Amino acid sequence: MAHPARVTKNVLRTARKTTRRQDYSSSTKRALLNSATVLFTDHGYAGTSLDEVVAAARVTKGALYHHFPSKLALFESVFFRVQEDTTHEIEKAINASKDPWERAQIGLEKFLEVCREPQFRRICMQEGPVALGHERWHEAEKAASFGIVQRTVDDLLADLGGGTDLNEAFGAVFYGAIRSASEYVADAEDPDAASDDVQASIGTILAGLRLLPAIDQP
Amino acid sequence: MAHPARVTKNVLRTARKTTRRQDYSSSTKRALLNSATVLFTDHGYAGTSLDEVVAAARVTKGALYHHFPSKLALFESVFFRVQEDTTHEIEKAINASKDPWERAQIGLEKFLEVCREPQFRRICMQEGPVALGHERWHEAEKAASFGIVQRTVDDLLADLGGGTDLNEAFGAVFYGAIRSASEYVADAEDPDAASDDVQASIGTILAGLRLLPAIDQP
DNA sequence: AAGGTTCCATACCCTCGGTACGTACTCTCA
DNA sequence: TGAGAGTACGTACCGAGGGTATGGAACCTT
Repeated sequence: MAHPARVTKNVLRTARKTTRRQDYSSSTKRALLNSATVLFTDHGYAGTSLDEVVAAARVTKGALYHHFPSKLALFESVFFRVQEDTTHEIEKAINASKDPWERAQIGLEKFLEVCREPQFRRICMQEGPVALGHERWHEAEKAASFGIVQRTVDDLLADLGGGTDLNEAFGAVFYGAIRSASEYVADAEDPDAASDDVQASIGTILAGLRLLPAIDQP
Repeated sequence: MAHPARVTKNVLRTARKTTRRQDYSSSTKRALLNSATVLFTDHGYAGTSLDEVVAAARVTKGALYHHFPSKLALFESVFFRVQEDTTHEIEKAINASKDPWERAQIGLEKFLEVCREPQFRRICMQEGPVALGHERWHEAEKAASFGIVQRTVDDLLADLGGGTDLNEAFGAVFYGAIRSASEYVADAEDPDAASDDVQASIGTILAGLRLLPAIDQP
């Protein structure tokens, strides 16, 4: 058996901050994360074996368990990486506007868009809750997409002059609505049309809220 | 090792339709379903081993694999049993009224209530999608709670004079909203207060919709 | 250059889903 | 009524896969 070919690395380097050894190390770690991301996306958490992951990364289990203490820890790293990327993408799009209603619309559109990429959908939305457990998942989401939704909803309610009593409930409701809507769009035969329909539906709901005299008055 | 004690059975019987052998058989099958329900609820699908299930039911794997072809099939049986019970419960509560808006309110309240029972929540809402796969789970939900929500939403939209173009999108949105709201209620420190908040939120949304001149007009 | 540390490969263990097969019990039907 | 067939299990085992123990080679430090 020949030694497995190492991941090659560009030799050109100037003003190094890390050693070659560390470069190789982080390179194999990246390779593991990448292959794990692909396999978790395609076959889910329980459906992918670590043997497949290390084979795809062209290393062995020794390497994997050197970088990650467990399969769950590997999944967590993948999860947080995907989540962070997606969250930043949405946040960036939202910040293009200052009007809360426009921000909500932009955010919704962007959310529906990123959910059509299977990575975020499968790893963060579907496998995440079960693999990490609902507790940990919800905690992680509070700092990510759920946090964005909650802040957006807070702004909308503030603009309507409503109090803060129902903010959390409204946040949960709208987060679930958007999540489910994303699944609906991603599963649709014509996702573009489905996306338009969903935006129209939620737009209608928001339009109805704007017609109300005030929220939170008993 | 002594022979494991059999599940005792009431001897009093009149006008039998089944043999004693069949009675014992269905009894062990019930025992397996019951212990599986408890264990799946507590530890999830992947977290429970079949050894635990058969030990709790005081039988062996031979018995289990006589009644169920696989672990997944066992889970499916548990899933559909819990789902059916819950669906009937909600449906029954809804049929107490004829007014679509009142039906929606009753259904929501009942849905929030059953989701506070861990069985339905864990098995049907959390583990179901991952264990059965999103495809099969969604298909099963269409004939169950999702179907109820969709029909309720259809009635609401019809009452508002809206067309049917957005009905599916609205259905997905409201189903997700209710699902997420249920999690919010079940996880809350004060579930009763959280339930009230959620009902107020969704009630507000519905009130807003009723103020709109008409849905579905471009 | 000697020792320590990092990085990783190899070989192994254990749990667990699933299978093969044996067996005791029950139900016909002669 | 007893012999054969079928049912309802129990028992023993297999293989896949997550995790561990160990060794060694490359690298860094001093």
